[in-house]
Amino acid sequence: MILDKHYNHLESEPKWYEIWESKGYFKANPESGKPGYSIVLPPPNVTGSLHLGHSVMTVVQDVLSRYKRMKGYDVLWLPGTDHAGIATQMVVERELAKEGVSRHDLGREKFLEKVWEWKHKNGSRITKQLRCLGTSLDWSRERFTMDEGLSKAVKEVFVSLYEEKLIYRDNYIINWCPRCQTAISDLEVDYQDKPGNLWHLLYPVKDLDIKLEIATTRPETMLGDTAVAVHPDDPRYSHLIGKFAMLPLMNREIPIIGDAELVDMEFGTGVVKVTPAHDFNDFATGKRHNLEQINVIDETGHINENGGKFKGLHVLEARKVIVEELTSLGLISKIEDYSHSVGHCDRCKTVVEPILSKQWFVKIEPLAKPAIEAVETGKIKMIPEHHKKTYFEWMNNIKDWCISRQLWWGHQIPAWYCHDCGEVVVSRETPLKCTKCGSSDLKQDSDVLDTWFSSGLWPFSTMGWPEKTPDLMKYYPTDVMETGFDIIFFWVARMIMMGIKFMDDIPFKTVYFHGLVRDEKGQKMSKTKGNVIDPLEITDEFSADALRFTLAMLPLQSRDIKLSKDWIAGYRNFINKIYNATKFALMQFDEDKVFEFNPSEYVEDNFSPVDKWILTRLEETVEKVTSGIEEYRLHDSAAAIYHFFWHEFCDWYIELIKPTFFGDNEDEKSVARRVIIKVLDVSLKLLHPFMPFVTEELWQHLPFTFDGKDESIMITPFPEKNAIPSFKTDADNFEKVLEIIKSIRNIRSENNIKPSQEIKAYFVIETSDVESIVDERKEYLNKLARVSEIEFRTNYEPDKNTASSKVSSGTIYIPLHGLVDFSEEITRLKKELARIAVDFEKSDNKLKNPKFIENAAIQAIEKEKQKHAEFLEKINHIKERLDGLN
RNA sequence: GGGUGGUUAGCUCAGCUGGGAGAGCAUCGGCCUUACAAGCCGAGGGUCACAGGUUCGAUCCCUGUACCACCUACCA
Repeated sequence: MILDKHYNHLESEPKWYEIWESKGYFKANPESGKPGYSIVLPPPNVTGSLHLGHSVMTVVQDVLSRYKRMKGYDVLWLPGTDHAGIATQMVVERELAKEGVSRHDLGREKFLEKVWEWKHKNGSRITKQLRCLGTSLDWSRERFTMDEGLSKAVKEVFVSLYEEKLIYRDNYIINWCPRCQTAISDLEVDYQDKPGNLWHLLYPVKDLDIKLEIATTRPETMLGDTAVAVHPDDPRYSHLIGKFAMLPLMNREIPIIGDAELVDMEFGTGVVKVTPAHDFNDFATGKRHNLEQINVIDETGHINENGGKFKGLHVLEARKVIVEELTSLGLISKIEDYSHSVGHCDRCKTVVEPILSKQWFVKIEPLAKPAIEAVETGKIKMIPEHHKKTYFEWMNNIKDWCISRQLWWGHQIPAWYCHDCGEVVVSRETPLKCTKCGSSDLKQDSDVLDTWFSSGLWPFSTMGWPEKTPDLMKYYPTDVMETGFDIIFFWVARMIMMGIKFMDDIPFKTVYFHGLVRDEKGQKMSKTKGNVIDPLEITDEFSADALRFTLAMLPLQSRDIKLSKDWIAGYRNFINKIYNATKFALMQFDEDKVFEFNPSEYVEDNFSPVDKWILTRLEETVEKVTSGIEEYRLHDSAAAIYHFFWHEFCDWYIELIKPTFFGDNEDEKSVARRVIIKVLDVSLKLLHPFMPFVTEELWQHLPFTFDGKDESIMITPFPEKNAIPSFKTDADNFEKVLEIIKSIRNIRSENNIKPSQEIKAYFVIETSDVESIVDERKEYLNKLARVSEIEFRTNYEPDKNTASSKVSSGTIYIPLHGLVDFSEEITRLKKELARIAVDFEKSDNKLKNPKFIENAAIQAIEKEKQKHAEFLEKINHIKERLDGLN
């Protein structure tokens, strides 16, 4: 029964995880009859391994899950991983590149085999990490976005959206990554300011002897120009609208158009070249004016056959050559330095090329509308609430969603093209014949779907949709979606849209956003920076419980979470504290005897004042922890139990109860045993959602509990506050005694009274009832402040060797005669004085030094002056004390 | 350019609906007191970014300014 000297988390944590899992505690049971509570884990990328950012979400969700389970809910917390199209494909390609193999060498099928291999290898690493953290995930329901079931859901969604004409295929200008060889969505483009030039080109106007000066950052795109635009209200140019310009080098006539949307009169020269095939604004302008779209850049970033003699040049080479030719023709009037932002591929950092391409799109507006409403009406709550604004901002200006990706890894688009008649067949099953001409020469679209297309279905595709499974009926909508705010558009918005569309109901009732985890310097953790901390390192060194508690204690709702090992070490110490407090309690039980809980001994009349105080505080703590979790203020909950356990239970209760345990009154001891176990029992349960392992380990050692001994703490009921007796008045009175003890300790320390020295105190009270309150509890004063005697007075005349201290209920006086060895104290004070005098002199010299005053920063001088004053004050204080002693 | 959040102790941050300025870590002083030195006792430390306003009273509400961070747009 007595615990080992130290808590061994390396032994305890894996042991308990295995027991919990094998007993099936993590499993949801839709037939249990209990109310359901569900969370789906945001699926980490299979490629990656978990980092501390994942740990944050994991811990929050596990706290909620464990809490709700103890509160009597049938909890489903569903795990899974995401196939993460581009990211995974790139990782595997990189691996292959080490062997000198490209995916094209292997071919699609072989390459996909390689990716699956990779997935099997890495997926297990993630689940191992999750287990080490103690997550109570229902592994029997683990999913992967490319599972058969989920793939079926993806096809179903694609086909029905297509049938409703909410998915269409169109020629569109898209962001193209020449390296990844794929279209990427607006969200995947990373814009960075880069130094460049603004070239001023001259386009001759047809039939007139003038040239239009046009400023551009991308002269090479002129090959695809199909118009020149000016502002219709611009007096300089408006008369030219309707005329034509001659495109140099290509010798093409292009119209001069007036467009108020595209052209800003103030910028550049007020004349804009229009390249509908290679610029987003120009594309839109082209649509407005029915301009020709000439694609001059191919998929590898080189000029194509439409670029005439420049064909085959990379865009940057083309730029150089074109600028040279134009210069020699005298068609460049000016070259300015100009910094502008350039789009880069989010994944590989290659410069993105806007090009025309046939892509699949989701017509998003009809889906967005109800999704906006759901948040507006409060059907879906967002915490912190300000993220709603970001959400609305985006949703109200949403653009159609380009969902096709030119990758191999992902859900291949369920569309087939008929070789004979060109018909597009979109189907749930692989079609054998063309629905139009009956030809069997069909070829499936080689593109795959954007990863987020399948993740958007996650809350219901994982539960078996489109079948109406028992899981789906019971656990959808889920209760809370807990994720990072950085994927509010990528993921959260799309889940809401897809959920409402296909389930006819919101996917979750609450979205709880946590911040981003950064290192101690505030830098985002990334592999390239090398500041990524593997959670396993932490759990190994400090225990999963310490990491979990640290993360729970951090203000998760703030935008950034800065984390360092010192923090974690601090909470490791807390675990040690819990362990030792429990050890102390267990030492009060005779190892050979079996203790049965006898309710008759645990009754109000038997409680000592300190019992009543701690039970009252315990009850308040239950309330704080509960409301904190319910309101998603986990750090308040964690802080409440931390403060209670360490600074009330350990610092005061255990110290105050020691005389009882070490004394010989068996009745008192017996009650104290009940109380201390009660406090531990409840505290461990309150702590369990945060620190599952150590609480289980210790709880198993308790000699008895108050609602029967279950086989695991994780399936016991969470403490209810009304199950703990509360004595508010007694507790408040007791606080007065604690206050007196603190102030006497203060006096003792200030005056250097030896810890073992007993003292006498005089207490001038302000109201008469205080006397009995303190008098009844004076044994505690003796125990914790070494007060041998306390005398109550209505007034007291202190002399200069009497220390005093004001408390809320009166004033305490302690005569120091004979208590302090004055000569020793004088020596000590003199030593201290000498030390400070040195500091003072240094500071004084500094301030007297004219060079310092002249050259130092104002702040430094002010700081020095402040220090100077402080030293002086201290010196005076010590001198006063010395005067008093002499 | 548009938007959001932030600015409180040396550091990292709490402070919910206006009235006490707080925690952890760090620092300093004293303790090996039989659960714990990963500990115990005690102490110091802040014009709550700045300027106005509302109020009996503002860290908190309003207006403006500065700086920081992030999101979004993409300006030829």
